[in-house]
Amino acid sequence: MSASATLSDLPATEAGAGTAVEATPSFSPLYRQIKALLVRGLQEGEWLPGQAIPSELVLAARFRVSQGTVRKAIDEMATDNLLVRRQGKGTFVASHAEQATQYRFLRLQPDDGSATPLQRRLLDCRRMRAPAEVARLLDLKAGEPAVQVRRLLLAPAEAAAAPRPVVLDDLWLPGTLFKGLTAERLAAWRGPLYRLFEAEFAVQTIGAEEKIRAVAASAEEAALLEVAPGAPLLSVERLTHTYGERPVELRRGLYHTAAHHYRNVLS
Amino acid sequence: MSASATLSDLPATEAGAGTAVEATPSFSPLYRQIKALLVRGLQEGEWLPGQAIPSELVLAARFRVSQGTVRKAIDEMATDNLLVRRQGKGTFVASHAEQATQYRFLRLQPDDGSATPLQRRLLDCRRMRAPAEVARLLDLKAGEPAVQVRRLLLAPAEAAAAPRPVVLDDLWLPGTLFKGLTAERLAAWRGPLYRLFEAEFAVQTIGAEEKIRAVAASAEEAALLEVAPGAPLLSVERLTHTYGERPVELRRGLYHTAAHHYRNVLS
DNA sequence: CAGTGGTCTAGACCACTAG
DNA sequence: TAGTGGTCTAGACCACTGA
Repeated sequence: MSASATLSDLPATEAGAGTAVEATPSFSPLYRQIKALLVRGLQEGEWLPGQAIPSELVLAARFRVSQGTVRKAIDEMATDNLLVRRQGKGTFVASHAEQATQYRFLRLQPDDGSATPLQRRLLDCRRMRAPAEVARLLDLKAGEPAVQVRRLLLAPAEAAAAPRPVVLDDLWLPGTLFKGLTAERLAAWRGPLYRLFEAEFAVQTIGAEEKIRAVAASAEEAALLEVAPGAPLLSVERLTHTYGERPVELRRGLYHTAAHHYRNVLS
Repeated sequence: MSASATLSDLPATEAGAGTAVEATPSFSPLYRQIKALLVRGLQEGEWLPGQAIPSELVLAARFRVSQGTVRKAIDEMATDNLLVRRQGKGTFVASHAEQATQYRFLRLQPDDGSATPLQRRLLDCRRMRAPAEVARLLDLKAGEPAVQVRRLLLAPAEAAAAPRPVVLDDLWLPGTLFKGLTAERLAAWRGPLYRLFEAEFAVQTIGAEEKIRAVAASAEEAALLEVAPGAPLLSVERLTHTYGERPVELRRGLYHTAAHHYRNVLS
């Protein structure tokens, strides 16, 4: 309903099979155009995470296509993790802010199968002008404002022992996207960071790309992670993006992999 | 045709929608059963990599279902990288033995975007009884025969310099699957290992799971990779499997990540 | 019960490939 | 031209959800 203004600008489509669609320079099938329109709706916040989008029949009527065509568009978006289908209930905008204990993109696992969640400890949060390298990766102009965050993730304590640090994260965020983000706000937040992004700043993280290396711990890093200086650490540089591949976060994690490993599935 | 004996044992299916299918304890839709039958055909070598499977209409007739149902089964197998569709030509069994320069599962990339392929150098190849840990992971009985291979991958030389080692791989293969594998045969082989597996031993690698760590180079490893002892290296333990999650290779790679990185895409 | 997504069918035309 | 996969439609029934 509120969408019709935006979404009804689909090229007129007569009934019949193999419908030719003009106005698109590079031909793409109807269901892909519908997918594109739906993605645009998500980008523009027409439907928010967790909310239901209109039913397949309603969308089919709106776009003047068959239910099967809408279905194929939604199918692709579901496999893209943009939508979630729930039989009998509807189709919902994927929210990556649910799985309470789950870290969204963290592939680190304990060597024993235990599933005890990691604790967070905020070390630093400050606004600054983005360094050249950071600005380049985040698609910012040189000197634009950025937020830098440093934090630790710790494995819960055994018995009376102190929790052991496992991950040291350094984050840079575009300052314009995260306007009201302060150390106090961060410290008060309980839950995954990406949930904060979505709930407070309407920044939805869709995917990421990581570059992984083995590095030797510097003196400072070693102290924070409680390892010997020069100890081997996993360096994970992550560029997180939202709809349309727009980068929204640069994160450099140092993982202590003595009792954990990074798990990856290839196909 | 040669398949009918194997594949025609699909439960009889009357025309009509929402066909109920018995004989399956946990209900699964028709297209999944057809997918399972097709996968079984692949496992049994009914159609070999690179060959075409029967057309959708032929399969639909054989299974007594509509073309659309077969199509959905094939669609899933295509996204699983088991089949490859080519419009106008047919549907083919995926062969992971093609991309000449491409290493099948190697996610390592040069930091500059250069695409120069790595050179291989075989260090060792011997038959032995599988160590307990290897046997466990490869699903072998203790003491069953195994093949162990050690090799280097090297970045091509700049100018007159010698090529620089980048990856040290240790592999264990089930001896029963790789009967005629000898050092001579390996040394003579030009091309990716996984292509050898497929061409000579009918072992098709479908997927893999990796556990990644940062480790310090031992004296021996350091010498082979031409780094200082104790230098940080990426340890990648890969368990490769064929159809039905059956493990066929255990590989432990040590990556020197000074000028390369492991790239991963998350979603 | 009505409404939703999930499966299945039957048949049409399009786009591509190859003889 | 015939055969293949690719797209689209229209309509049926099933399985699940919640009032």
